[in-house]
Amino acid sequence: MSEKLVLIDGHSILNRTFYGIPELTNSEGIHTNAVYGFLNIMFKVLEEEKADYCIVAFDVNHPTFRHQMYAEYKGTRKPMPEELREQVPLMKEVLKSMNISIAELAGYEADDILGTLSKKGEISGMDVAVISGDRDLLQLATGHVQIRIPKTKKGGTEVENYYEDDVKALYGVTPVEFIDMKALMGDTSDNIPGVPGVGEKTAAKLIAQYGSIENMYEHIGEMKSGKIKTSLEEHSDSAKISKELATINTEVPIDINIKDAVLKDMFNNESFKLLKHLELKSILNRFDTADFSNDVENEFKEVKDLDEFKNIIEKENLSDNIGIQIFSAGTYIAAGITFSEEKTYCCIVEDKEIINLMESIFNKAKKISLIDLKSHLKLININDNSKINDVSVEAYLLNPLKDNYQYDDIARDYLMMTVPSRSELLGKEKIEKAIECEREKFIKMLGYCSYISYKASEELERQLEETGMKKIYDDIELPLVFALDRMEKVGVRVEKDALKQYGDELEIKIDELEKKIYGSVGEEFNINSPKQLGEILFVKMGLKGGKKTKTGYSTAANVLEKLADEYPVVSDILRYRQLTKLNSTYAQGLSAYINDDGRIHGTFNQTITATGRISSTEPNLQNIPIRMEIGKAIRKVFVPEEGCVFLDADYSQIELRILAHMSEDGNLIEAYKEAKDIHQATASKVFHVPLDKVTKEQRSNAKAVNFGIIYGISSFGLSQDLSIGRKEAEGYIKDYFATYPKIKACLDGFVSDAKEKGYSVTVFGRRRPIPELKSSNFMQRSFGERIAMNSPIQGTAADIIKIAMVNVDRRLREENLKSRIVLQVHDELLLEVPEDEVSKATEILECEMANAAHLSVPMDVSVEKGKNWLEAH
DNA sequence: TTAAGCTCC
DNA sequence: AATCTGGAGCTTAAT
Repeated sequence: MSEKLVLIDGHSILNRTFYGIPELTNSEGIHTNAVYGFLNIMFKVLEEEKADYCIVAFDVNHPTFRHQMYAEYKGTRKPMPEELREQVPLMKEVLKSMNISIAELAGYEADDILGTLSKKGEISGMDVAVISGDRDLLQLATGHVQIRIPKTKKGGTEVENYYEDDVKALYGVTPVEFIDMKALMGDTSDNIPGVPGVGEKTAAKLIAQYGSIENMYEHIGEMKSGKIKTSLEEHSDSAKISKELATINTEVPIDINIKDAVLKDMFNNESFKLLKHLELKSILNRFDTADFSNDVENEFKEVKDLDEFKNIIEKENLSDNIGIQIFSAGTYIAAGITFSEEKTYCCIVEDKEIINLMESIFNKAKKISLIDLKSHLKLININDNSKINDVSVEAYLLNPLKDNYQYDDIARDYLMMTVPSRSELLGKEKIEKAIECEREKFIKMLGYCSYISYKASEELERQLEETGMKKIYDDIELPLVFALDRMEKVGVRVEKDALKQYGDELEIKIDELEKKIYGSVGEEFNINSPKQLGEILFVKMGLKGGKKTKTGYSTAANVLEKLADEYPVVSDILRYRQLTKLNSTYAQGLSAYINDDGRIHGTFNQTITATGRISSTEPNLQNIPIRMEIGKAIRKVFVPEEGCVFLDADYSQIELRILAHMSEDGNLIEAYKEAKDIHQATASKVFHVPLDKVTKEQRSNAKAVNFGIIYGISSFGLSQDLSIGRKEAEGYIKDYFATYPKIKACLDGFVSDAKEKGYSVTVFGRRRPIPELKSSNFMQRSFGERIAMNSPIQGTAADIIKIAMVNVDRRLREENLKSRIVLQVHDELLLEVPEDEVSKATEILECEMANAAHLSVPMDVSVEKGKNWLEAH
């Protein structure tokens, strides 16, 4: 059997896949969709062809040389979008790492190189497959050269294949004649002028008849007169130039020996690392991961005996940085500890004594680096201290956009190291099972945790210094880990029986509504299915309110609300939705989280949000209903311990106050200093009416504008929000900025600063990268601009409440109070307070919250007391 | 796993 | 010429 050579048109395939595959980036924001698509096509073809050799050809510059004159002349060539441009060198890097040959030569197009190489290959007796998205290459087809054109369709790629005979069958001309045919037709995308009036049909007919352009012109006298003949005569120069442009040069002086392009060792350590960095997971599946991804030479020593572990530790010097990791699973406790580059020890025991040992290390060591301090605080009992590097939290500060801060992520991002991830080592196995069945791999994982923490902490600290965020870490984030841990441990009391009763009442109402809706509609269906509901409402019942989503009709509340007045069943459906939501998410959902102690111990996540806010999960205690009457009743089941009350403290319009501060807008600052109703004051200025003449509607409109400003709203968004015309909304915004000119300047400044730096910054120096600002896509870029306007404000608010939490928590403990923070809801703190501590705790809340930062406007704090959360808020 | 929907600040 | 409010988490249906 002949050897097989696969030639790939690099730019053409990248271009195809770039437009065929939705945006894809790694967590650093590097675009990877075209590279991803290219690799998938390449692997598919190499497998199908059982290829022996592979060469990828690139143009040295793009757009292409051969057509450059025309491109410049006509100026029709669109520039390559940045998102694609950056993938070209990346693609080459990936190919190089896989030992795949790249062919490029200044002054020649990829087409020409492909033509030259396919001819060479055929002459030396190979079968050749040329992969391109470009039909021009059909001229290269022969009996041994197959042109393959991949099409990205949903459900994978399909490939059109052309040998010489296939070209004849499709176009009725030979591949060589195909050049002439194309020259006559012209091709605007390739800037081949062609002959006006000649399309595919005419060109095919003419070339089938005459064989070539030259022969056709020799016999043009015999042609019967008509439009075509006239045009051919008038544009003979163009036809000849077109042929030159359309002809692929198969004599490029490129110095490549095809035999050197033999496929070998594609799946190696280097390519693994690169693809892992690009986070192309499905491509990584082609690698046998056990063999790669290991940059660490040293081994982690397992110490079987706890006493021996103790002995080793005692001999070590604790006056330097050490790495630590502790896991607890079932009856096992596993600890890893790193003292130096060479010394990492792991110990798995069922003896709680190891906890005491680890606690003593925390007390003695000069500096401790670990991953996820808060999870460690669940296992060991140590006092707040400032000598801990929680590398996850540090990495979060340095780039809050990532979704993981595990050891392998840290190793990759801060040490340029590739280590096997937890899932690569243990798959989905639970730790307990892994300890029993995959002990060696578990030890490895444990060792990496402590080793990587140890090794990365210096670089993380250095970068925190460099970016000016060291203070945020030391003064806010690190102390906050301890405060959040205490909140989670304290939990919040929820009355299980009352919650159950609430749920039962909901279910009765839901059943009634369900029957009523089925009655109105005339059939039973799943009301919770937007698809079925859309069909029923907009097809069966013929309600107006057209298509919205790709999948069908939108049945979102804002759509249905417009129809609710006209169709009673629609308002029943909205009500049904509301009640089922309350039942499933809150009544049923929360009840599952109530612990034996009668309390919910949720999780407060510190490394999730892009802006610096904390988030709440399992369950989410930051989205308990409050707006709707029926919903807010759920807050009655959140109650304090016997003998205690709730104190609920919240900031008033903190984000707007931050904007006043950051913009230094005199009008807004003055309004706040005089403790005015800010929405009323805004309405008065924007609508040019005296303060006491502001109507309710004007105030509420002004309120919507105030909120909109913070979110980077557009006139369209505001018009939707207020159900007014676009022009009108535009007028509001214009008037607003005229009233507060410095706010406009401030927001514009946020955007231009972020564009320049690539990130936005809060008052305290917290950063949030905004890669969207660089996008060539208008929508993406606009999104980036809105983020740039909002992030400094939202982020500063997050900084402030975090500072308040740390300080409130510290004072409660320092002053030996039993009061504790139980919840945080972004601008609100809920405290459980013994009756006799109410006045003291109130004072602490007011003081620490109001003084968490010193802005040019006061930070109003209101503290309320109640026997349940509803009453206290 | 994703889309659609809803809850909060 | 387009576009069209920032930040989260959970449940359900459907693939």
